[in-house]
Amino acid sequence: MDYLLAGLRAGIERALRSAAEAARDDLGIHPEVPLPEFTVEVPREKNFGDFATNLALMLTKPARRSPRQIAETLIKHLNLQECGVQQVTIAGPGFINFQLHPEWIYRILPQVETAGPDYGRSRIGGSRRVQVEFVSANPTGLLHMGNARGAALGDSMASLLSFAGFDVAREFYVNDAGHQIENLALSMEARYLQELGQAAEVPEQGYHGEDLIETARHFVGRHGDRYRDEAPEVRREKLLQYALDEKLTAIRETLAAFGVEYDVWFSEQSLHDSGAVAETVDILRGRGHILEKDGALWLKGSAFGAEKDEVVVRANGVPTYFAADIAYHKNKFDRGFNWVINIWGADHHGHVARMKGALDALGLDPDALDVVIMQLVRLYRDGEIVRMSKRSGQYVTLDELLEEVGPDAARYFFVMRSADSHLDFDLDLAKSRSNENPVYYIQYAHARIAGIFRQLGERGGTLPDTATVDYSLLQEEAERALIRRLADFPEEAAQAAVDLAPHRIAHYVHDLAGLFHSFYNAHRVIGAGDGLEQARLVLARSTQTVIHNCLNLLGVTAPERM
RNA sequence: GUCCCGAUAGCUCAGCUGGAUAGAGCAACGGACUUCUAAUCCGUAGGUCGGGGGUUCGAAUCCCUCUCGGGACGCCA
Repeated sequence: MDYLLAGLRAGIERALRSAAEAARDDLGIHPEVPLPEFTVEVPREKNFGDFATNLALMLTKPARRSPRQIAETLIKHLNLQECGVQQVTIAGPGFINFQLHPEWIYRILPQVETAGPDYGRSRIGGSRRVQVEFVSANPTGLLHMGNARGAALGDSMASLLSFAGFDVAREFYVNDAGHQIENLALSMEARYLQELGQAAEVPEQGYHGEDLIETARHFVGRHGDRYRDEAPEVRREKLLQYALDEKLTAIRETLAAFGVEYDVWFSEQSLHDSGAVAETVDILRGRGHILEKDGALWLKGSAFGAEKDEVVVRANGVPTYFAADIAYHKNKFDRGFNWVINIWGADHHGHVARMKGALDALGLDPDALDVVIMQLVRLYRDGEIVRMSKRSGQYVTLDELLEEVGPDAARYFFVMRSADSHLDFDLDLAKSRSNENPVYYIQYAHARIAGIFRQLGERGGTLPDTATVDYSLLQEEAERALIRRLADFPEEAAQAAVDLAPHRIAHYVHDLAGLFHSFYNAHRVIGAGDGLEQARLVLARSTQTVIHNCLNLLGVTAPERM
């Protein structure tokens, strides 16, 4: 679909480019010198017109004359016949401003109506395959706020990318191998024996959360004391498998309740079992990036532009998490993804350079991997920070959050800030049904529109045929502002996708909802008079469509009534 | 010590691939409900964009430096 705004912008850009070429002689620009990059953007200030370009400013250096002079010359060569431009002016230091015919915005609503749920969709992804890996929490406990933020961000990014025409897969990497898993087994064993009335201690490095007590209880319910006198290895293995299964199921269910579904759950252990980890180390060795020291195998720091070397296989022969992770990322590219996105907590940022370096060392393109580092979440309740510590088991879980504030508010709050900004999550605000809560503000706009259509139906009215409506009746400032903003959505969505920035959509839809509320407050829809009522009904429906599409991308529901 | 993220209105944050007079929400203050939902709207007030240098026609945005927060620097994951 060719969107109106993008089409107009592209048209003006083309016209400017050819004008600049045609003006080379007049401007004294050497034919060999390439034209500079310039922008055609929507100016912040409305009376600067619908579009503005900095082309004249960018040409000051090659043309060696004043920007306003250049602008005048450019305008002489400018052919804007196809662009719907009414007026061109030079302003400020040398910007060229374009004023379109005021009627242009009336072509927007039919576009929204035609596309409906697909309005805003684009093909910039060109079906390139992209994988988004996120949350990937250890199955050793419940999901916490960091996981929750990662879930909301990752899922929305994936939705945005898909909306932008990428072929997207959501993946959860299951850390079912390594030390933490041994600790889980030992912790489970302790809880199991405790449950059977025996004295046992959860190891200091183990998991002290209450949830494991419950898991042990469930285990006893299923297997009784059958494993009390079993050999410890057998007992631990059995307990571990049980706990992993229960934990993963719980994680899956919690995420589903949060609106997040994965395409692939990828087991770390499977990389060890299949020999992929060993094979990856062999490849690195073959490429000369491995050295042996103190009985361990190291990835040379020089392989990833670092001073330090990193252990990949310990002296005891056990590969490190890093080794498995390299194998995992190699596997991702082996599966044919062109773009691999990971969402990691700030505490993992030190890992980024190593991972990219390892890809480089494998002969893979490190730039095909993007690691989004998200900053920490701080929870506030009653104006106080809620202290959290996973080790002691003292932390607010995602389940509790969903219980307390619901999935909609939670999803919105987690994506309304950019990933690299610390997030202060105010629990009281998130669950307050008040004007302070941005989620309700947006949902309310959607519900209000639904209310209009309910009312319309009760009066026996019907939605107008979009082809017969006279949109030019929408002359009010509030109407025009609203329509104009609807035209922005396709570009907002595309930009948010390539920037991996769902918060842009959160801001956009909040702004859009505000414009609707202003309109709604100032003007009647039903009973506005024949033609005007028809036009406003379509305006309302288009607005509802875009709000709905945005909320959909953010994983927030769009209620019909509140 | 090295590296990463942040510092913008009273608070929480947008804006950051350089553009024209720096924005939003909340909080504050003053108004608007016989109306399609007042979970709303309208208005007022609020700023040395952490400090200092630099780059240029132009800097919140790029570079250097300093200060202050948070995080990372393990044969943990």
